[in-house]
Order: sequence, then structure tokens, then C-alpha cells
Amino acid sequence: MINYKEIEEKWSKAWEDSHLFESEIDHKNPYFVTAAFPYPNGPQHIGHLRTYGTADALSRYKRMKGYNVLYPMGFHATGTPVLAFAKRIKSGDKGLINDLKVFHIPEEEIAKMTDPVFITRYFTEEIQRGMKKAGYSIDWRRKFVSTDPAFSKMVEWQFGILNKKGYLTVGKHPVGWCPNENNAVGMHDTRRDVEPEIEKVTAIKFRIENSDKYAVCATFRPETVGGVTNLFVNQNSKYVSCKIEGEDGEYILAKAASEDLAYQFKIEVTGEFDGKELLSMRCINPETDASIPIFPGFFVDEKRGTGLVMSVPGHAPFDYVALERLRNEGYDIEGVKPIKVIDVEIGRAAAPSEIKKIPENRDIPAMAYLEAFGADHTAGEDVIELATKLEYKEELRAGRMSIKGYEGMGVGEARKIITEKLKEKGKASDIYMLMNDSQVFCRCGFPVVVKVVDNQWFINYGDKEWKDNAREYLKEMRVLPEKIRNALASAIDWIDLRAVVRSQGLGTKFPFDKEKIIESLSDSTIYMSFYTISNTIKRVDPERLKPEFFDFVFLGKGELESVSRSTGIETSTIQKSRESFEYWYRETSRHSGPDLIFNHLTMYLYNHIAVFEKERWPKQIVVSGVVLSEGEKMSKSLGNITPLIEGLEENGVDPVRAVVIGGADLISDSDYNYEAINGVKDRFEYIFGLCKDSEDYPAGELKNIDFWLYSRMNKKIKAAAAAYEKLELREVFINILYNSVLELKRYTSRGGKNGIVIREYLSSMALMMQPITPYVAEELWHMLGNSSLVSSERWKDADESMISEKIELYEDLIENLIHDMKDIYLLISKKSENNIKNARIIVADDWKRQLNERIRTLKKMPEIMEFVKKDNAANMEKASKYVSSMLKKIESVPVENLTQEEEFEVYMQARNYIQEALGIAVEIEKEGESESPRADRALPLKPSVDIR
RNA sequence: GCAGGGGUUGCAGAGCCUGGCCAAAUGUGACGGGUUUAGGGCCCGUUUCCUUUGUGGAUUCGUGAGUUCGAAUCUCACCCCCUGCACCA
Repeated sequence: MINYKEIEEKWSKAWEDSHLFESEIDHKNPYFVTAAFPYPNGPQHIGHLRTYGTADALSRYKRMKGYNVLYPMGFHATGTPVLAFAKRIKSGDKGLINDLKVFHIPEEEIAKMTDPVFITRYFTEEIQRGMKKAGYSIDWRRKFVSTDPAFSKMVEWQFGILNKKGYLTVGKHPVGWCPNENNAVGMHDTRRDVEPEIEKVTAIKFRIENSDKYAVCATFRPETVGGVTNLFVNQNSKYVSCKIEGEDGEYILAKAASEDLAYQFKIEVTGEFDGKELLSMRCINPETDASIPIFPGFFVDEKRGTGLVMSVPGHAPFDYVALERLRNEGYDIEGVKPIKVIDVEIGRAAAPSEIKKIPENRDIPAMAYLEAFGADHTAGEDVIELATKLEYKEELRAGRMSIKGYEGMGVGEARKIITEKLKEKGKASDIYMLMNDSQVFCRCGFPVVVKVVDNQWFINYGDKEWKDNAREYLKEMRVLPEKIRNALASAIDWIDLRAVVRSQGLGTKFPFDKEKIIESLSDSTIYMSFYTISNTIKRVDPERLKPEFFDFVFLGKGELESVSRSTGIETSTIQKSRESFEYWYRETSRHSGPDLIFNHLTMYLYNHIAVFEKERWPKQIVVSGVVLSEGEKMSKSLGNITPLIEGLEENGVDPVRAVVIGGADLISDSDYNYEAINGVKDRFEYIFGLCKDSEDYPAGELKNIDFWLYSRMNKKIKAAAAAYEKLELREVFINILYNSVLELKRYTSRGGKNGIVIREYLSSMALMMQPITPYVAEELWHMLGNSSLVSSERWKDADESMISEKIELYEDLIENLIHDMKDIYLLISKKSENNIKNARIIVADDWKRQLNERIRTLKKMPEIMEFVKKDNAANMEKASKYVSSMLKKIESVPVENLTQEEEFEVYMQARNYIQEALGIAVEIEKEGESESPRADRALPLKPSVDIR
């Protein structure tokens, strides 16, 4: 049994003593690996092993390939998480405290976690401990925290550059807002952690006849404005008339709605009245100029939108139903007829199971959709809702405009055009609505509204030139796995204005508004560069880190002497920092998770482009997937989160690394599960056992099977290198552990027992395994008698001359033959009462082999037979039979060719093995010399078998 | 809705870019057998159906259509699933 704990302690100490991972500038090519900043607001769990472990595997591999690799680590404490953490501890949050107990954090430590500084220190140490245990080849001397004053200086410098380049703008922005606390609310500030879903809708103005007042309706479907036959109001609600800054005329809104909208517009209320009063008015459809009435609508919500609804009975089931109900109540709705503006085939784009029948009459689509669900205007709201959703969906996807001026146009396109037109004429504008199914409440208990914030600072990722640069540069950059390049490209296109400051949290003060703090994703877009100097400036007073310093170090601007004079930093320090940056910041690999593609990674790319010279831009981005636990997503509620250190101690670091890092290819999810870990352990045991046994094996002369193992080994080395380059770690690991074990087993069962061959194979395994399972590799390496550290060894390239397809073919022939023979043996033993005495293997004659060549090239019977005649080597009758049968399955005519003698030799050499496998005596004969009735059936590479 | 990814034989998961050698790797589970035979481990076999002194046939890779001599692989349409959508790290 392998004692993982023992080998982990032994080798991590050896690595530390040899300072193997403390990287200094040297004559070799640099390679700089960074992985996402961990947050020091909790210990890490098994899932974290993925990104950091993958980065470690790459680091270790690149070191083997002769690069001077730097893999540093720092911590991200800016933003609200650490503060919020302290706040929750202070308030005695049971859930959080419980979580911490799961991670075995002592109570007296938890008690101290009301202090953000303590939290940061505690968890940076805790995380570092876990990372060391996990065997990451990290240079810890460069560690820093994003709240360090020196780091802030660099962020200030960065924002100075962004500002100079005109990438910072001030403007308006909609956010979820609590009117009580006067604060922006995100998901974590709401009750039950719901995300306020803010959506833009179109508000359309309907002028009230004979006045300069407008009724305002919010809608998602402005393209149906031509089908508006009336408005709906809630006759029991209060309405107001008001003035809106920047707009002419007066506007009518529900009172409740106007209160919410006041956070989006400056609204001055000029009057208040009951909804009933509106019923006597008429207004003008802005698209058709028709005069339309105002009716009471049962479904109108005074808080939703504007509290007025434009009625499109032709295309909105709710509107249709409301009108029908009014009619049945005796309301005079004559003159209001549904108008069809879109043509659509019902049931075209929906799951047919929902639909009961397809109505024939589609003159009123809204009615038809209700009928499709077997309902009419008496339907309940849930059915109307269903019909509405289906109709909206189908019309958008498959509908064609039928109204004048837009005939045949797709609904999506018409929506854009009509909205644009209305806006141009000043008849529509955008408002924001919360789209959550139920009201969103702030934690303080107040309902959340949408506020349009003024004076909000943004980074303008929409800047055309910047965007073009990013788009272009992405093409040059290496992206692993290749398939996320698309996602990055669309992220680059999509990212636009990004709010960049917050009013609370830890972090760097925003240089252009010192009240605000730089938002924490924006402060960590170029931090990797800081690793290159974090150790050279350790003793420098942060106040001296003026922009001139960073200009010189990162951009090579200015003169050393004058920078030193104006900053007060010694020239040697400045010079060293510059050299370090220049040396390391070239070949870089950035590692992150899939959730960061659309924010961090995109911003990382943009900001490098904005700040640095092109040689310093990202060279490679690597995104690794997430880790499941026993096939399920890890989550607190499932209680299946394994703390990193605990998992590593329980199962051993390398089995866990193998399963988590090598268990799936990059972006795919890997599964941390018991079976897989055991599978890996079993194989490690096998390898170690074989290694021990092989000490007693003699060397001896090399046989076919030895050459076979060499051939497989060298092929494997080639394949592993190719897969490592693309970080296809699953491919690598399956190949070097699982397949190796299969090959070794086959080798020994075929009588392979050459100690030198086995040990050479094992040492190449140790080398190849090292990036993924370093401890086990190290142990194996030393068991094989090496005294160096495998972690500092070079990659051994494949010896092409040892790769032999022919040798491998021999082995395949034998395996196939045994397989076939076993089948036949089974069949016969089932049928025959008699005991089976022996088996004959009959190897096909050479004339068949020569014919195979012809069959593959000529492919036609007459021509082939022509050849047979000329050649005269074979019996014509036998030959024609053979050719015609082979022609039928021309695809399976083997390309490889052996002579009868060669093939015969192969079976002769393996005769003992075959006999053992079958448990009966085996004779090997040549077709021409055999007396077996089945001799004819022998095919090249597919001997006939005669068992009796 | 928009964007990205995906739907493969019990499960997991390759293959798809570069069509044929794919009834489809590998792992795991299940079943049967073996092993100085409790279990485990290890070894062998089976694991879509039919057939069989054999290496054969039929039907399969979300659904439907198409291109092709030939499609899991290419094209189109549709259905379903996962992830993200901003001030939140």
C-alpha cells in the first residue's frame, strides 16, 4: 500500500529545500503562468484544484521542456466579500458560522473574524497551506494582496492611462435601487438573493384627443402598435398628470407607477384623478392616427410599467379576453374590432403536446391561440398566460407582418424599424422595468425599484478602436481549449459600458472621484504584471510608487536617473524592477474558469491592450471547467463540498489531482468521485508493485514483445507531448496511466520479463506523470534508482526509431487470433459432445497476399484474373473463388502485408502463449501444406482455425 | 429574448473539425465464469437484436429532411438541456 502522506511530506520538503520553484531571471526562455486570484473569504474546496492544478501541470510541463517558469500567487481582497463576511460574523450569521465549522475552523478563530484584516490574513495563510499541500509549484515569495497600498498605486496609474486614452466616461445607468437605504441593490442585497432583472421596454405616447396630454403605455411589442384598438386602465387606481423633464406636454401615468418612474425621470406631478375619469376620453393611435377609446382592463396593474396598457386584441390574448368580458358585461365596445397585423401558423414553433387542436380560423390570432389550448374568453389567467407566451414566441420566430407598409417583414425586424420611427417622431422612448415574476424586496424590507443613476463612471469597452483592437488581437492569441475562442469573441463584441466605481467595499480610491472605490473586477485586470515587481519593491515606501515609476518599469518611458530623483526610489530597485518585468512579461499563460470568460478574461484582454505595448499583451488564455462531486454540482445546499485539505488528506494528493485535473479535458466538467479515485489508486499500486518486482527481473536479449513495448512507449511519449501542448490533460492521463497499465499487463502476460525494458518504461512514465501527479512520480522515480528530483528533470523525447508498426501488427495479429479462436472454441464446446483435442492454425499462402495487392488496386474481376493467368502461381479455380469473395468486402482487404513466412513466424513465436490462453494444444501450418479441410479459408493476416 | 456550449450504445465519456478502417475507444456498473472458490481483489467472457467452425447480417449516435456510392461525422429546419446576461465576485 502506498503511504501518500509519507511521500507527500518527503517530497514537498525536498522541493522546498532545493528552492526548485523559486524562479530567478536566467539565460533560459521565460514562461509566466498565472491563475485567477483566490478570495481570502473562506478556505478552498476541491473545486479550486481545477484551475490552479491545471496551471501547475502546465508550469511543470513547461519546466520539463526547458523553460524558466514562474508561477506566482496573490489574493483578491478588494470589493465587498471580505467586508460582508465580517459583517455577517458580527451579526452572528448562523449559516456562515456553520459553513466555517464544516471546514474545521476553530471557534476562537471564528470569533475574531469580525475584522477584515484578520479574515484576510487568516484565509491567505489557510489557502496557501492548502496550495502547498496540493503540490503546486508556486513561487510564494511574490505573494501580495490586492488591498496592499503598493498595488493600489499601480491601479491608480492604470486608471490614469485609461482616462488619458479617453476610455473613462460619465453617464446614466439603470440599477436596482432601494429607496429606503438609498443604495444600489444587487443580488446579494435582496431578500432570498434574487437578481433584480432589469429590462428595457418601449413606452409609447398616445395623445389624448383635443389636448396636449399623452397617455403613456409600456410595451414589449411596439411592432403591434398599428393593431392597437383601445387603451386599458385600472378604473380603481389613482392616476396623475405630470411633466417630465426633457419632454414636451403633459403625461398621464398611474400614480403608483409614477412614483417608481420618478427614479428614472424627473417627474413633476400636476394633478391627480381617478382612473374612472379616463374612461370618457379618447386618444390617437400614433401609427394609424385612428381615434381609439379607453376601457377598464381587469388585468391592469397600477405598479407595472406605466399603469396604462395599449390593447392589441388581435395579438394579445389578455386584451382579447378583456374586451370580450366587457362585451358580456354589457359594455359598449362596438366599433372596436381586433386588427390582424401579423400572420403566423399556429403550432409551428411550439411543443405540440401543449396544443389541443389547431384552429382553422386565424383571423384573430389571439383568439385562435386561446382555442388552441381549448379555451375562450372565460379562461383562467394561467391559460391566458400560456397562450400569450406561445403566441409571442411563435410570432417573433415565424410570424410575418401583414399590416400595410411592412408586408412580409419578420417580426423582429419590424419591431426595430417601428420603434426607431416612433422614437424619431418623439412618440416613444425607453423605460426600464423590473421583470421578476414577483416583487423584489431589499433585505431591509422595501420593494426594489429601477433607478437611473447619474454621474456614474464607466469604462467604455464600447470604444470602437479599442474593440477593434481586441477583436483583431484575439485572432493572434492562443486560446485553450480552442472552442472558447468563439465565446471570447462574442464577449468582446458584447461588452460595452461597464460601471467602474462603487460607494462601498475595500479597494483603491477612484482617482477622479475620491469618494468612490474602484470596482473589484476592474481593479484586477493587469495585476499579473505586479507579480514581476512585487518582490523587487518590497522595501519601497508605497507613497514613492508614483506614475513615473510604473511608466518606466512597465512601459520603458523616461530616464532612470530622473525617475529615481522624482520618486526617491533607488536606481538599482527601479532597474531591477524593469529587468524583471521585461524578462517575465513575454510568454504568458492566463488561467481561469468558464464563468470569467464574459467579464474578467475579456477585461484582462482589453486592459492589456490599453495599457501595455503589444509585446506584453496576453499570449495564451486557458479556461478549465468545473468540478462535480459524485456527478452532481457542488453546492452548499447539497452539502457535498469537500474542503480541499480534507479531500487531499483523505485520498492522497495525487489520486485527487489525477481525478480532478486529469479526469476531463480542460473545459469539460471533471467529477470528483470515489470510484475514479480508487481506480487511480489501484493503478498506482500496480505500477509500484511492478517496479519492485522488476528489480529481480533479468535483462536478457530483446524479443518481439520487448520491441512492442518500446514501440508503444515511444508512441505514447509523442502523443503525451502533443496533448500537453494543448493541455488535453485527460488525454494525457488516460494514456500514461490507464493505457500504460494495460500495456504492461499485456507485456507480462505475453511473457515479457525484461527488467531493463520494464524499468525504462516506468521511468518514462514517471517523467510524463510528473506534471499531473508529482508526488507519485517523484517516488517512482526514486524507486527506479534515480537520485535527482523528477520535478527538475527534462522531458525525454520519443525515439522514433523504436516505433514499429510491424511489431505492433504482430501483436495485434496474435490478440485477434486468440479472440477468434476463443469464439470458435466456445461454439464447438457447446455443440459437440466430444472433447476438443487440438487446434490448427493455418496461415494463408503467398499467392493470396499477392492477389490482395491486385484486388486493392485493380478492383475489377477480369483484370485481376488476367494477372492470375500471367502469374501462374495459383490454381485458377481457387483463385477466382478467392478474388470474388474478397471483392465483396474490398474495404476490409488489409493494407499491411506480411509474407506467409513472416506471419507463420509470428504465430510460432507466440505458440506457447496461445496454447496457454486456450488451454489446448495448437499446431501451426501453412495453407499449401495443411491437410485440414478448412485450410482454404485462410486469409492473409486472418488465418483459418480448425478446432476439433 | 440574446450569447456561448451541448444532446453518442446502463451510466460517465471519446469520436464529429479532416465522411468510409465505427456496433462505435476508455472507464465504470450489471451479468456469467475462473482463481487452493466468504467478501474484496485479480483474471476471462458477455453487455442493441439475429445468426454462426467463426471473421456474417439487421437496426442504432436528440427529431425530421437533404448532400453523397457512403453520414454519429457535412448542410438545413425543429425539439430539448446547461451556462452567462453587468456594477456581482
